[in-house]
Formats: sequence, structure tokens, C-alpha cells
Amino acid sequence: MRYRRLRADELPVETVDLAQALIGCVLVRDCPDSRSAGRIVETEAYVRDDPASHAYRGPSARNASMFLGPFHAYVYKIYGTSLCVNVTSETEGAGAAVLVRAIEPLEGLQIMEERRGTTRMRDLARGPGRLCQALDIGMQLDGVDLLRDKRLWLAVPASREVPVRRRVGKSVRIGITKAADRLLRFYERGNPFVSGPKGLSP
DNA sequence: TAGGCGATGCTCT
DNA sequence: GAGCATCGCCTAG
Repeated sequence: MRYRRLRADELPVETVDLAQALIGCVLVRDCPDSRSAGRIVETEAYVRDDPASHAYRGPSARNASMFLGPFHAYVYKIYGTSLCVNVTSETEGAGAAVLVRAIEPLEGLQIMEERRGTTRMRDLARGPGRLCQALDIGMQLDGVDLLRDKRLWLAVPASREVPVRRRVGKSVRIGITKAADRLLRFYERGNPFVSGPKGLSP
């Protein structure tokens, strides 16, 4: 399958708009010998002045890349074992980002199965930690420009001019305790590759 | 199949 | 020393 890089003028910089616009876009991971890619089906917005956001208390060694300009990767380790990947938003210094929570595998299924240690399609990249493992996203990709980098980049299928807007549902965010009532999670309705409890993704 | 819970190690107080 | 933007295993039904 062929993909076309997204351009900055095709994506909104405002965090909530970006979280919704990324649904249906493709995340491509190129390694020397392989390509793996999937459609983004679930995101969460971490906005400015958001108590649940890693940027809430200001810049630190861990969250530094969250303060880069828009469309950079913020990769961090959580619970000691899992990695998560975000797309930064707003402007340089704002400290806002969109967490990519799940993708629908499109290409490189075999290498994703090897990285994940399962052949169960639905479990390959459902959840932020799983998708990082499936795409071999590590800390070396923290801070890369997702519109220009050769290893990890945002795309649309080459046959399409503009990302197709899918039916996007919204809910509270998963796994947080602060600002837990805000409807800042977005997902493609009815898609089986969306993570989280069923009640949150009707 | 759905829900509960322990592992796990880093970050920040 | 507490608190995680999670995962996979185990159990119950």
C-alpha cells in the first residue's frame, strides 16, 4: 500500500480538533527492512491547563518534547513497562498533545505479530502500550518531527486527497484520576480495534 | 468474555 | 514514598 505524507496545512493545531482529525489518518513506521502501518482509530486530547496532562507542572526532562512545536512525537514510559506515543499540538512551549491510543493494523502484520508475540489481530495494537510495541516505537523516536521524519510519520493512503472524516464518538479519558470527567477521548464508532471498556466505546 | 488485580520501574514530591 | 495517560493473567459465569 502506498501512502502520502500529511502536510502541516492539512492538520489543525488546536488540540481537541487535532485529536478528532487524526482519527482515520495513518501512522507509518519505517525500519531498514520493513514497513508497518495502521489507521489511527482512538485518541485522547491533553490540553493546556489540564491537571491530567504531563505538562501541567511545567517542563521537565521527561516531558520536554511535549513542549516542541506541533506534530512532533512525545514518547514516554509508563508503569515501568509500557511506552506511549503522542502527537504534539498548539505552538512551541504550549505543552499540549494528543495521545494515540489504538491503531487498526494495515501493513506489516507479520512483523507486528512477531513484536507482540501474538497472532491475534485484534490484540496487535489495541491500547497505547501495545501499539508502540507493534510499531517498535522506542524512546529514540521521542521528539521527532512526524511530518518529516523517515522512521515514523503521519500519512493518508495515497489514493486520497484528504483524510476521510469517520464517525467519531467521544468519551471520558481512560486510566486517569484528575479531570476524569472531561470528554476528551475520541474514537471511530464501531471499530473493533478501539481499546477500553465496551461501555465507553458504543 | 468480562472484570479484577498484581507486576513493574520511573518520575516527581 | 506515592502515584501512575498499562498490560496480561486469572477467575467467575
